[in-house]
Amino acid sequence: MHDVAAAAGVSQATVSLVLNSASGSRFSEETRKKVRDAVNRLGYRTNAHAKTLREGVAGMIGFIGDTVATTPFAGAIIEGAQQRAWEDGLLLLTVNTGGDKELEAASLDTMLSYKVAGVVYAGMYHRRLDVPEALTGVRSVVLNSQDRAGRVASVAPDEVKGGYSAARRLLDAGHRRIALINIESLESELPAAVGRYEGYRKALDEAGLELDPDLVRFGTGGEEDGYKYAMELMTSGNPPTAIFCANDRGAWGAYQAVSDLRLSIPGDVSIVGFDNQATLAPFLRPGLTTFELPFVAMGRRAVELILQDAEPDGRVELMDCPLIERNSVTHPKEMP
Amino acid sequence: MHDVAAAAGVSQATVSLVLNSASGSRFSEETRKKVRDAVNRLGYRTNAHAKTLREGVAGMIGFIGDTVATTPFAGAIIEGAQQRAWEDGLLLLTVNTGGDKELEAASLDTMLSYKVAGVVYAGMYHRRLDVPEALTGVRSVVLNSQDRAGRVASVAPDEVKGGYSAARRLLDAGHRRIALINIESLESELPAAVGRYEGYRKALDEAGLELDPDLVRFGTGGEEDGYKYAMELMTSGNPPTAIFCANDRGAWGAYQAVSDLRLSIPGDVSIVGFDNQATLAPFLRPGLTTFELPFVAMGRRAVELILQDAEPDGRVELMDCPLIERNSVTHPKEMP
DNA sequence: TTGATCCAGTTATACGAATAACTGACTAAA
DNA sequence: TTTAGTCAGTTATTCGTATAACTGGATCAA
Repeated sequence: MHDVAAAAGVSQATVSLVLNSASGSRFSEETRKKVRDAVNRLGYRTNAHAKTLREGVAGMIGFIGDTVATTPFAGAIIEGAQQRAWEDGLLLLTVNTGGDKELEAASLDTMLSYKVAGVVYAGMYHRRLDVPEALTGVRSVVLNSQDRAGRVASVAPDEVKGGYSAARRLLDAGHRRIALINIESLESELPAAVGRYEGYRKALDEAGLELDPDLVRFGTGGEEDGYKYAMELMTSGNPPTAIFCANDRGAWGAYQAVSDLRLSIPGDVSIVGFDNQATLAPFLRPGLTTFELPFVAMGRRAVELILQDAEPDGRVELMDCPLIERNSVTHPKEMP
Repeated sequence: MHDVAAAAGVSQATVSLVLNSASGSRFSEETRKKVRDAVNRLGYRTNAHAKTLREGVAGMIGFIGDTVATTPFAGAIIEGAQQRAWEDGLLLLTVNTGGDKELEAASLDTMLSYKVAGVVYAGMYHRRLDVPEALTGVRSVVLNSQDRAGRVASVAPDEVKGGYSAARRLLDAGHRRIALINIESLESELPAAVGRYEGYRKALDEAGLELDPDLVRFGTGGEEDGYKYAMELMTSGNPPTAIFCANDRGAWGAYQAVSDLRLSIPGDVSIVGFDNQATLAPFLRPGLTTFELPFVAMGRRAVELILQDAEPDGRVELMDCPLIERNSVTHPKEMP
């Protein structure tokens, strides 16, 4: 900047003031042109560190994830966060800890030494987690999870509404016997499992249907369980006309079971998934109707909470999982 | 740091020298203890910007990708880069441009204003690309792609060797009629397609086998083509005993075709894939024997080239794709 | 004519750390 | 006793930017 000032024949302060044009038309057009020309001629680029040193806060946001980057379907969460940050000219300083608490603490420390404007603390799957202590005093947001202590603002998918909408989609198509192949036993308190189940029950209840325990199964979330339970359900005396699989991998297993039974989807049984797994759901035959986890939107929202003026409180913000309509749902056979 | 110095009753310079302990045992143990105590008491954390301002280079590496973060199987590339960077205490400043050249230029500019130690320029798939001009003068490495101009060092998968190893794996199992379902027509100059094909031919040639053009098909890389070509191949008068699918998605299609034909894998036909797509290959029945793109290793290596003392030259460094053995390969039926 | 106000800049300083160069006290060799 | 050398720190300066406070001249209202 000194060089620019020298080249333009003005003082360093003038260059700074012209470039940041804060003081409106304080300088003559002539002077401003001289400065701009010198800047271009020298290819001057401001030193962000000097600026930060002066201003106290960097144009960067820290992003800490356990394994977000390697979780196939969650990379989008970084994408969303970065997009939103860039809209305000900020960059993302990212770290994947892989769950290593020591690395987490150390890298967080380094981030703070870089005076990041805030920290996004992302979980690879929706759960209740404990936020590292070092985050107190720093503006931060928990992403795709919830702060167990309820102190830090959190952004997570609305699992209940997702489960509700899934069941609702099938009810609206005319189904009355709707099975659920859930992700995991409810004892785990996995919000995805608990929430989607709750939404499913709510939708059935609203439709005046009794919950049939025979139609609800709990697996591990793997496709083997999807296969096993779909097989059981479809070979039982009173099979369902539709299955809501609480994750796409389970749905894949269900597809295989239905195929092995020489039945067709959606002719013999409608299937709704959850997750909209990009490498799976669109490629199944028929394409799987499912719900998308709003990774991009959540990433955006988390950064937005950091950028906003007001200090965010410990609220949990739940975001809608949009329905991705494909071809695995139709009316049940009995329906006219 | 001034506060620490005041609390410890020494000068700021002393604090700095003690903390960086560069000058060995220059200070008495007593003084050093005073300083350490004050640091702990005040929770002092160094200001990275002041340090960078003084030293000229930040402890950060820029990572620019077109869509790496959203490409499901390539998130690992960031993971690898970040791991290696952290081993030297550096953080990654990441940006996904989504192919937007304007965003790319602007964010690169911001990165440079942060005095990054170097820039990793990653492509989402292996291709020849043009490096942005702004990178000249900055230490940089092209990752998962190659600099068309050959000026910037590049790290990419060894496609030829990969194709060779795949064909070799089948030859070693005793196969002599080995089909290839390639990713794309060769006109595209896609290194993955060209290279894997070349390796395939080389292996056949070494084994003294003539290349049968009927056994080589070129598709789009989608599973529909895998299905279509596998169906054609297996229903022809002289079907292959093994198929090398140059990508896992194609292999998936082939699986479906084989299943529809009431044939079994690997009993009736062995299949080898490529990519080791995490959400697919392990979950197929039987598990798909395939080759892994060394994303983590490549990410690590790219950062290593940036960190090493010597300025990297424009060489292309090709990295091995390891064989992931599962259950889709066995001896051909004719073999004893 | 005088004081107030505006104009178009400049000067001086702070941000926080690293380090070259210095200091004053003590020790050891000649 | 002088001189050189070590020890344990301190002083002063640098990095690049933003901005508060200032300056000297012109304009304007009373």
